[in-house]
Amino acid sequence: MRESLKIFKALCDETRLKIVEFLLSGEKCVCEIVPFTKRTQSTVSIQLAKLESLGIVESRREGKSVYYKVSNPNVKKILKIIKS
Amino acid sequence: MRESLKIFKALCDETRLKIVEFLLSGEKCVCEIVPFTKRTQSTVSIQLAKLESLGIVESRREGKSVYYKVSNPNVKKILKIIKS
DNA sequence: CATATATATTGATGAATATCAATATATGAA
DNA sequence: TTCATATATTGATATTCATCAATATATATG
Repeated sequence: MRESLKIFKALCDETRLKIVEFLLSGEKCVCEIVPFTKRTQSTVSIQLAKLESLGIVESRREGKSVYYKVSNPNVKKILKIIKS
Repeated sequence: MRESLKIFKALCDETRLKIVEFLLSGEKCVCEIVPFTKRTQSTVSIQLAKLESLGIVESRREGKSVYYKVSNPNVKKILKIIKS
């Protein structure tokens, strides 16, 4: 799939967009993302996996927790443009 | 719906993304857009209506033809960023 | 090892949607 | 008005997908 289409497919869902915007303020653990999104843990986990498979975020495990952050530089630029 | 979500929902489909990218090179008539997308005329017409309702493109009629162009300045910027 | 906590996966379900063929509408020409 | 062309709408269908509850897996601790 094209890079551009990947980005738009990643951000076209409200839950995923909310997650990515949240992650723009820095790396976050799943246990922080879940209450922020007001979705169940399974839903958030699935959407995080989708974001990762589309190349938008990346994760690392630290003990029992998993941390996610935005890895795609274009996504950061795009969200900044829209806000301004 | 938020402006950002509107843009991503508009561009997350391959047919619509292709249409918008085509329109970046200038205003186009529906009869030009249809063969470019390789979709049926009804499909293209529906996706153009969706793009217009999301505030991405605008149209004008000239005789029997209808012309569409990108009206959202953020969309132009975003697509330019991704290409570079 | 047993237990607790964090995250991922599975299975089911309902809603959204992309597509096409067929039909309707609009406009211009004869 | 009649015909031809351009575009829009409708109805049907298949697929995708977001969500949740339940279960599984991974890690740390006692």
